[in-house]
Amino acid sequence: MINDALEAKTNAVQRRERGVDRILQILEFLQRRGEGIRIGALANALNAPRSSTYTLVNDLTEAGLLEISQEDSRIFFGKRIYLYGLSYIHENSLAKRARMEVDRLARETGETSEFCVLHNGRYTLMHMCVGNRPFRISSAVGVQIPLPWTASGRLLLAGRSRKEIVELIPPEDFVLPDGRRIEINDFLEAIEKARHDGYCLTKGLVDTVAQCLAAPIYDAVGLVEATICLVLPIDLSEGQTGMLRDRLLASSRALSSR
Amino acid sequence: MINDALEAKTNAVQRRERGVDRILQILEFLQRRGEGIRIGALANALNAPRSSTYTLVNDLTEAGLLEISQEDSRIFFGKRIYLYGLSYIHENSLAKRARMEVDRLARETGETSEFCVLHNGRYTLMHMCVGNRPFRISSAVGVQIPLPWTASGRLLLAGRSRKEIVELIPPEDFVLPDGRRIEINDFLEAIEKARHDGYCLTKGLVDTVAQCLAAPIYDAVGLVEATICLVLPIDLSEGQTGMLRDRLLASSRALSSR
DNA sequence: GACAGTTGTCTCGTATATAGTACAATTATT
DNA sequence: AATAATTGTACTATATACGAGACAACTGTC
Repeated sequence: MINDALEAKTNAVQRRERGVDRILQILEFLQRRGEGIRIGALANALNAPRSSTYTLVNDLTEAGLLEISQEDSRIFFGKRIYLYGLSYIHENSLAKRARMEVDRLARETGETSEFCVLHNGRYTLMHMCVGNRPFRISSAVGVQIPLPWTASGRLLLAGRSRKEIVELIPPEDFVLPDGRRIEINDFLEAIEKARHDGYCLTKGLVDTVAQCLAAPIYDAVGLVEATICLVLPIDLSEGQTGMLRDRLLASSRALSSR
Repeated sequence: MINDALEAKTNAVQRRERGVDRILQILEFLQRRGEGIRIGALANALNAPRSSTYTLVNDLTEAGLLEISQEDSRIFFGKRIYLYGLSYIHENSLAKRARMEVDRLARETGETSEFCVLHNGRYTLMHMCVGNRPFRISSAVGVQIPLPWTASGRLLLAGRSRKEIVELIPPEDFVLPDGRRIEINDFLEAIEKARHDGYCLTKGLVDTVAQCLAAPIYDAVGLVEATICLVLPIDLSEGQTGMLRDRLLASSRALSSR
């Protein structure tokens, strides 16, 4: 046992890895870490050889995807990758349409509307257009929220098996910020209902004074690939929510394939 | 001549290229193009072999940096690269501080403020916080504007030789949207003045009813690596602009490396 | 002031990723 | 319907990018 470990440590000839894969690892690691890291530490963290890590990071830096802080030589994402990101939101065929639709929705209804996707097992806010209510939602583009906390989360999971869902969501994601616990069975039922209804309404989950009205965006094969969603004050009349729902569903249909 | 060309075409054994470099080419090409492209066309455009282009694009797609439209199989930037981009603006050591400072500046002065860098020979708007004036500037994060059109452009070029500047800026960039032409010599003088003053004020260039007040952010070796800038209505009093300038310069100093 | 740890650069042999080619399946074009 | 062009996948050989290791220049630590 101990011998194996030692042997593994000394003799281990590291599998040769493509630069391409290493780059993807670097970028992903850098995001997950959430702050700059020096090259040596990066190589350790990925247990990649220092030599090739240097060349790759230098290449990426030269290309502008990474930047190295001059004072403490930590690595960060660079300008260029930011601009590529903006290209996603402006040009990606789905994102572009969704963004325009969300802006229109917010303009017409006056309510905060959002475009969300499933990313890394969480609800992820990709675009938001704030409404003109005096009360403001404290959300920001890029935030990632546990699926059970959101209406969109229920739709994004629609059609998946119980097993898949349970595997995808870490247990702690069933506990709301204020400590309340969401029962898995209730959650699964809500997903089923959302799937059947073609939309989902949740009240006072993340924020106790807000309700969320979400609708699916279906891809070409009929799966929910994203959602649009309205963030509303909790005290609207039946009639008001009904009208908003119809308006939202119109957008949902406009964005879905055929 | 013709023979050479023919021979080059038939016999040319393409230099083997690293996947890493190819990826950088792909991303850059995709942004410059500004819309989706199919893999075959991409390989042509880069004159890269189809086979390796396929593997690379597939790798990037699997990683989430690219997405392939299901209906017409065109390639776009993917979600993941958007989130990486957001990491730049939130975590990159300069961008993070600049962003916070710009927000503070806008809050305190009530004026629209911006964080800009030099990218691909153009002024590039990286972050903006709109003020509370009734009149709104129609600018958006990511826009790239010819350097001569902006106050920030003058500062970003400060310290460079005439030769460098002329080479960097394409001739058409000296013509404003409304047809007015900026004389190179006036421009060079303005750069020199900006460098000397440590800030730059331009009136009515891109927009005839706006003036821009820009200040440099110096890097560790004393070069202007970015600027912050206020977008103001053109009819402010001397006293008002003076106060705003002082406030702006305080931010500029706070962001610069000693 | 000696010692350990880290950083950035370089050189070298070999495992392997890339260019090339081929092929069936689509899609466009005539 | 026949022809042409394109797409996506698979298969090899060989040019080369990667891992390993060595080195000097710093940086901190006791």
